[in-house]
Amino acid sequence: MPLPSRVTDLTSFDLLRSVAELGSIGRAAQAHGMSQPSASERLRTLEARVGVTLLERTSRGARLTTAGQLVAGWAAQVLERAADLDAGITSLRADRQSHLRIAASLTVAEYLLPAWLIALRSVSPDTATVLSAGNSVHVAEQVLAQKADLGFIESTDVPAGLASRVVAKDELVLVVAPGHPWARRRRVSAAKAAATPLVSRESGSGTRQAWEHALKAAGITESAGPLLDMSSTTAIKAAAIGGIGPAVLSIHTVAADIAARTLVRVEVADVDLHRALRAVWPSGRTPRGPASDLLTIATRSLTDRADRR
Amino acid sequence: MPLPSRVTDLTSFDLLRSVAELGSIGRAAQAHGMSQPSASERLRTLEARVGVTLLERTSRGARLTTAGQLVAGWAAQVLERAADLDAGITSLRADRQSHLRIAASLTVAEYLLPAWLIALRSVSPDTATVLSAGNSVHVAEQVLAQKADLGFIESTDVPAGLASRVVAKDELVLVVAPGHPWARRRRVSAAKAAATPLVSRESGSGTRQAWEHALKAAGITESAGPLLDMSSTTAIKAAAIGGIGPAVLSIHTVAADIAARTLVRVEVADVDLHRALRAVWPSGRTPRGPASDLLTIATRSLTDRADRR
DNA sequence: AGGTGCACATAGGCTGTCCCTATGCCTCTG
DNA sequence: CAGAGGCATAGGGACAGCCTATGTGCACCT
Repeated sequence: MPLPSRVTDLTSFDLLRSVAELGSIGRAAQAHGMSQPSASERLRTLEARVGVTLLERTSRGARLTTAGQLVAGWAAQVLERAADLDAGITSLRADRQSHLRIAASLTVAEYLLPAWLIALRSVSPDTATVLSAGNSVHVAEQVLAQKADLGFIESTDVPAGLASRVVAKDELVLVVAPGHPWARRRRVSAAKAAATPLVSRESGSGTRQAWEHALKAAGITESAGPLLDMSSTTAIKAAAIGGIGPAVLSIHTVAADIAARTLVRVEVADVDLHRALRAVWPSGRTPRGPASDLLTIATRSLTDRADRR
Repeated sequence: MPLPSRVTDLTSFDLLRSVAELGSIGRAAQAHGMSQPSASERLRTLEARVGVTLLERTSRGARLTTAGQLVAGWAAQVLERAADLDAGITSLRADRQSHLRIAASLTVAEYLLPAWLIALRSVSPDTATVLSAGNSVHVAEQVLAQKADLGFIESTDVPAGLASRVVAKDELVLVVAPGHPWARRRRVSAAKAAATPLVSRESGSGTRQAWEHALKAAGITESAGPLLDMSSTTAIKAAAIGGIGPAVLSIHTVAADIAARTLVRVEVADVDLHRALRAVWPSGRTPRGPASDLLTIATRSLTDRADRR
């Protein structure tokens, strides 16, 4: 289901934020490199789309109304995430030669790296980074071949030749749509979970390996093949929400859906689905320079209990 | 500082998400009500902006590349928040008569309500809601005058005539820019904090009242006037980050900035800055219908430890 | 009281983006 | 080998958004 067109253009909301900050439409326009009339009109059409007066215009500037404060606050959340997205995209471009090469598993790259990159930028603004994402085997290869300065993996055991440090905790959860039979029981046996085909990422992905590994540790040797192989976390979530079948995903991915009850978490009895996310580097070759900075930032996020939301 | 234009148009990212979900550009186009060539071109220009191939196009559909999965994942975060924003905006429009009238303080409306509204929509899709935001006095008035079916306040004491239930915890924090003298010490006495002019919301706001109330409880009777009155949380944050001066804000507001070290949290010795956020309704008139549903949803968010991010 | 400056609004004209229809090319399948 | 499904390309048209120039209202100062 597509996003309503009312919120697809972030420019106007960004402009509103600038007005809140600078106290006048003209100065906000200047900050965005546009003319004052353009900004004025944009804000006017934004108000029309929202259907409520957002600004109190006076001859000495502009202030937000109560509704304007709310919209600006909600928009700020979107804009923060958009800044993460932008930081991520920047790290994907491998055009210039960069000072810091990172290899990371998908879970780490998706949920933790953007914030780290933004923090890194405030420490050393001139560090250009390149990100190479793949499964844990890929990451290990890149780091060992010195094609990456620092790696991040989600596998339970550290590949030979690599030193590591835990930088975050993760937990896999089994989720189903609210209408699914398991949703009422909220608990299922390991054997039953293993025997049921799941919607999952393609084999070789860290999440899928961790799931199979955890089942094996619980004494389950045989498990059903996947119900459906999807190409991304997003697609898996959509399939699970649509009721195609149960899915196993990182808690990070589905926390919002569990809170909103679009997905229901089902406990898997006697299976430990916790796992550590680790930074890795070649043994005996301690990271230095930007890689060391990033490692510090990543480690810090584990100790800080100021969970970013 | 304006957001890079690379990420201001969410339509293309939403389209990418649909491709991941549906497995083909054509079907994604259909889901968005646009022609297949338009979608194809949008995705092509998106790839150009990102600078990396996102899709593997075959004659049997399209799949995301690894980079595409990452971008889709990051974009999903933005889109989730955009959905919150849209839900909030919808609740501000008072055009149609609605079944559920809510009055809420700014903190609650900004950080908790959108998610609740989305959850409510999945319970009873036809409930139209209207939100009226203001300080706790305003909320109490609205609820007592039966102009609102349910209210949410952030004040420590419940106004007379209202019954209440705690639905969330909040905590105020004192933050400064990293370059501020207090940033190194990370702790400051209550007297010193009170004697220093702060960047703050205008008087009458719940946050400012709570701060003054907490200082009084700690035995501080005299406090400095504000350094600067700003019109919105966003503006206060920007001023604090810019080094204008210390600010006191809800932990929700600044968690991301503390994690990214753009702001530094400073403990205030011997002052308790915790507070409860409460739902309120007229005594003896227990909420029913949609109001009861919303109350259930809001209460649930306190017990669930699946913190939405 | 009048003038001046500042900030936002309005008008008119232009550019560019985006979307649609029609069509072509490729590949897999029966 | 023919057909169907899926993506790419081409061309034309509509609309949104921006800029410059100018108008309007309010506050403050003399």
